Amino acid sequence: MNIYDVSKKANVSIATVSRVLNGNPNVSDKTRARVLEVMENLGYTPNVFARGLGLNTMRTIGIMCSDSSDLYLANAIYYLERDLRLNGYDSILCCTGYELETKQKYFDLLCSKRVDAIILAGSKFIEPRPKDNAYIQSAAAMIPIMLLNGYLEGENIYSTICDDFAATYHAASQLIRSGRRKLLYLYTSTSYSGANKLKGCQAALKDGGLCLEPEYIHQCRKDITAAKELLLSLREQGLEFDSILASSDSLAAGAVKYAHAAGISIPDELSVIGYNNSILSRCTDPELTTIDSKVEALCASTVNTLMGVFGGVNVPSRTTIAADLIKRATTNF
Amino acid sequence: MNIYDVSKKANVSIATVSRVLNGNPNVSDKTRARVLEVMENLGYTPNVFARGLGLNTMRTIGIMCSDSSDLYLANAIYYLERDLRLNGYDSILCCTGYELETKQKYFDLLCSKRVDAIILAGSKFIEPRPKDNAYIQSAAAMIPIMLLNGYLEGENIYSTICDDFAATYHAASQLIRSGRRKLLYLYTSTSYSGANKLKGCQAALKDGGLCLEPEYIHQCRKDITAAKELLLSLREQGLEFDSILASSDSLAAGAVKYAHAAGISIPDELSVIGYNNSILSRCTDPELTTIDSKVEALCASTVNTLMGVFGGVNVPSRTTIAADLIKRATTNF
DNA sequence: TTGTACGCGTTATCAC
DNA sequence: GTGATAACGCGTACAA
Repeated sequence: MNIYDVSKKANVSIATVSRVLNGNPNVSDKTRARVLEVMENLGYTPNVFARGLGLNTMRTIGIMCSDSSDLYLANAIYYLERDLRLNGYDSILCCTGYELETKQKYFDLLCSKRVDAIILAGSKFIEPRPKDNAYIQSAAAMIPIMLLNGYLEGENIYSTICDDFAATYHAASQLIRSGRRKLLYLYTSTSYSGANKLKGCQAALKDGGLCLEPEYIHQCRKDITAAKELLLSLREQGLEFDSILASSDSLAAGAVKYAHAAGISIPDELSVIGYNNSILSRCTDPELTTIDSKVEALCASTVNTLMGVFGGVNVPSRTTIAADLIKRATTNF
Repeated sequence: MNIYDVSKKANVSIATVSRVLNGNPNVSDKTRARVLEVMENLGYTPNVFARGLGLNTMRTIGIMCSDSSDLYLANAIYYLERDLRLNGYDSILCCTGYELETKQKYFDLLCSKRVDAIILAGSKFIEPRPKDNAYIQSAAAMIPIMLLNGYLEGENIYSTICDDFAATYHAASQLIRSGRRKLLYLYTSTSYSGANKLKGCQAALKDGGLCLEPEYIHQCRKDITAAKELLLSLREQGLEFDSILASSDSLAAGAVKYAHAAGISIPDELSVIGYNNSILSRCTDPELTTIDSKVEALCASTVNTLMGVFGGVNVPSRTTIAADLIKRATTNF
């Protein structure tokens, strides 16, 4: 069943069938109706492979992420897929894990599949050493590369990022304003995004006349129990803190558990602020005050920019979106 | 850059290049080496569209789910994508929402994209009225349809399901054995999976000489706060219960919050069991005893079965996987 | 408004 | 072991 079968049954040429198929106006209403009817009767569906071969595109975008079951990325993927589909594009998902070698391998694989663009979702794709990002930059010569919450300089590379610096700056400032003096900063990742979060926190303390001493900055696996254990051991070591700013809701949830285990009252004795406004922030008791990193807006902007690129519009290579502080019950403001 | 360019540079025909490309043994080592070298030099990559046109496949599987950001489905998608890729297949993701019309539309869309199979992830795709599932059955004439946690009779349709009946039967039995007498059942969905969960619970009570009265069965939105509110109102209405079996961790997390709000101690005065062993079960305080529905195994089995179908192996049309009861801190056993 | 003919880059079937 | 050539099904100049 192909375009020839339709053309025969409808007594027209395949060119006319093709025109009807692609909404070309240069077809008489009568002919169009006849062709459409034949298509309907035959249950004809154009072959996407043949079309892809001719047009050299299958309207498909590759979405790469380290782990699609991660709460943040799962949301990102949902919004990206939805917005891409709204624009008539399919999404090929590709979960890479965290190893550079695997990421490169899958990136090349996706390129060889002739996707129309690649979206790198999450801040885990940009390596500290520039040469480790070269593969991305060279691929950008062929197709647009979109970074969701990551930044990389380069022609045909577009970044949409949450203003993590401003977000943690604001959150930490609020903590200080509410009377907190001994802030503990908890983080997992040292990515571009992770670094900005820390900087924002440091800047806020500095502007508040305080200082974020190294012993108040701790890296921790993105795991509730790990965070809880870490805090318990810090407390045991005699470290005193009255507020915790965490780089993810997981860590913040661990902080709430820590407080519970140690008999510390939240928010009276301890304030906690999470990051991402994920489901976890509604799961703890009390519920987490958290920074909403605006995934949906981030994804919408990414897809918008991409469509702009496809359409030849002059789009910005870098878009920043402001976060929101969602006030719930782990802070006294 | 195509197969002709390579053939010219290597002084062979395109047929030979194609043979090298596809690992056909009927090529002399010398020729093979020469062709491979030319490919390397030219940086040649075969065109997947042309290959797709010839073979009528692009080794791509459509994965449909109602909402990829749902905790359970996000995990399922992760495992499915991983296992499919291990077998050399790409995954096209398609989130449909919950409307039948949209599901049908996207299903047809995916079919028209000539995917090699469609995996329906989650129990939300099978409708109560048989005629509403006809579109799935008719598509099965073309490509295999895989149901992950759903069941539908039909040629070329394969189901992999968690034994929800046995799971809730066992969980409820344990509650009874631990001395609970007034069990409250909380659920969200009336899907195939949802119905089995309820039945298992009912059967356990019956076999324990008890009965699950209608006022002890409540439907609730899959939302922590909604569950908490519902339970508070039930309590206010005078309903007495000493244990809660929930069809999801969300509802169970709501139950924990309810207990906290009402000053009820868990597990002394109230036992709670969730479902799915999701991140939520580790987020509450105390942590949830929950049923592990074995998503990873479910996904592995689904992909295995599918590969069997592709390979012409005689595979079962229905595979059932046993769940596990993960004992944590919301039960006294 | 409609039709013809060719190109897209493979794979597969022959013949040698 | 290798080569010539016909599919595969569509889009699209160009001609009519």
